[in-house]
Amino acid sequence: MKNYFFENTEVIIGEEELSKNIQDGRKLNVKFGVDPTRPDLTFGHLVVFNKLRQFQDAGHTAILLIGDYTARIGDPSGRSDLRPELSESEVEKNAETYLEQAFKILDEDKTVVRRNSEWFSKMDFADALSLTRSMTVARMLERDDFEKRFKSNQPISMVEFMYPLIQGYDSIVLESDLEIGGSDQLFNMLVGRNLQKEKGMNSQAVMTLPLLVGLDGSRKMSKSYDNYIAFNDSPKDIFGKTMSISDKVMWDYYRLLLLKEKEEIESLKKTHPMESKKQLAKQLTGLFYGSEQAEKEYDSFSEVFSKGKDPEDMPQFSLSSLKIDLSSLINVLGETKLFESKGQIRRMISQGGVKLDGEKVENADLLLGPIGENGKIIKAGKKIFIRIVP
RNA sequence: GGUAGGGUAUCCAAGUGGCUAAAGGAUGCGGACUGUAAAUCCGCCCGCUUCGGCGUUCGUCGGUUCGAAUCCGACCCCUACCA
Repeated sequence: MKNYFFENTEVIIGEEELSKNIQDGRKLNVKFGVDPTRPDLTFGHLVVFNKLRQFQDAGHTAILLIGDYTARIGDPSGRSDLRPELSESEVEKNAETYLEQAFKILDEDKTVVRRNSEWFSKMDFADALSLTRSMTVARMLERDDFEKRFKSNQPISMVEFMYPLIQGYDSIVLESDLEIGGSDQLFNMLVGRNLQKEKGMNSQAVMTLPLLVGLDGSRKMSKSYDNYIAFNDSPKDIFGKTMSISDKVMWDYYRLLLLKEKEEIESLKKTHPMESKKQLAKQLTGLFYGSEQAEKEYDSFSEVFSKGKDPEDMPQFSLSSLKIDLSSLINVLGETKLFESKGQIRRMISQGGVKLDGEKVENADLLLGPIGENGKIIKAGKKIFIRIVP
């Protein structure tokens, strides 16, 4: 019998025992750890949350572990440098917004939230040292990114070596039966499995889920690559960003984010790719903002980008409230803070990327003269629309 | 602790006294073509600017020099080998 828990997964360690447990109707502790180092969850996380939700819906216990204690160490996975240390309050703030976002997908009533400061803040140095006993340097170097960094003479800090152990220790405390995570977490999760075994506990199964490809179409979706869609993005952004993904990765989004079956995807492939993508964008927007809002974004997108009309709502700036001496275009745009620098604005203008009420602007110092009731609409590049009112 | 190599812009990386705001990639941005896709082509890519310029940058601080990313000194950090 095909087990839908195993759909969309990459690697499953301890699969046999896991299926048996599931079939026997045992209630499992399913652990997923997040690192509140940054305030936003991305659609990369959504892949894992979806899986967690599946387990929840089947009656298992979802344990959402907030790595508040470890957030300040920084997970080295796939990174070549250390993260800056965060303050306690920053971490806690991130954790709060994390939960708020996570419950857009997870069933709050069926989720156990734990923080690893609960146990690590009570641990003393001797305990920590004894934890390190169970790991060897050679085994640690098996981990792919450590090995790469080691071989290419990149620094690896000791504290990074601790990370997998810490994460593994969480699994002991939580008595987790299954840990799920992105495929870059495989090593860390396996350490947890081994630590449990050493303690004489049932060792957790480990399930990795594919990493979602980001908006650039090549690297994994991540805040640090700035190629992400966040849970907290506006409906417009979720829709727009989804539309900017390449055709090739669209099907992964369907499969991993919307959990579409193969057959359905195959049939979608027969329709025009842009229409399929609009549907994808609509459903993803709907997931977070409801179908009505999604419908609105769909229509708005079609109007603005397919038919070239101006969007209905856009950021609005009042000329009189901006702190500028001279109402030249460059000053006004600079004051909106939507651009990196005035140099960038000048560049855009000189390259013909800025339009005022539909007319290409040639001169950055153009005065925006008296503005009527309806205001003036400025379009910069493909995506930025601004309304200027008196 | 010793010896050797290294630290350059968002990232990778060239540059060993003036022609250097600093080659070349990559990412990103704008334009053309499109479907805000991909591919391709063109342009831009430290900040400010009254477009004349001005200011800041090559690990940090100090020095030599008319002039320093480049030379000297001290310090900080990374890597390798030895201990």
